[in-house]
Amino acid sequence: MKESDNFFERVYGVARLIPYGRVTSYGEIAKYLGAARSARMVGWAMNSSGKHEDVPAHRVVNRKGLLTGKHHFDGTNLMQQLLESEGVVVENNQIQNFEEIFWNPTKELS
DNA sequence: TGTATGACGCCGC
DNA sequence: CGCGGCGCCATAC
Repeated sequence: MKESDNFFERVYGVARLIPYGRVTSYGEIAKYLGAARSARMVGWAMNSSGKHEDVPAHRVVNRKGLLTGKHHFDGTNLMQQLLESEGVVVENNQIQNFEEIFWNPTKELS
């Protein structure tokens, strides 16, 4: 529709590259896209991920490992359910062993 | 065209 | 060490 969609699509592309049972942060994705200061835009792109079913937005959290976007999903703990379903330990909306399951696109994709 | 918002991140206190 | 406020980029109204 527009070139602007390319920005969103780019975010979806990286999000889709997130391995199973792994998570990443908006900032890392933004940084990978070259827009480290646009970490918020990454989250916004995720907001539109509703039309992109192949985008595992539930694997994307903030740099603290908190499921900040969980409130944006179905309005319930769907996001946490999906993460736990993948083997990710989540407690109190916070991912346990976050650094352990953290997936760095810039490093992994180099 | 301008203002306000936003699923974040970093600096400061 | 913990909590708060400001800043940045892009989209939507």
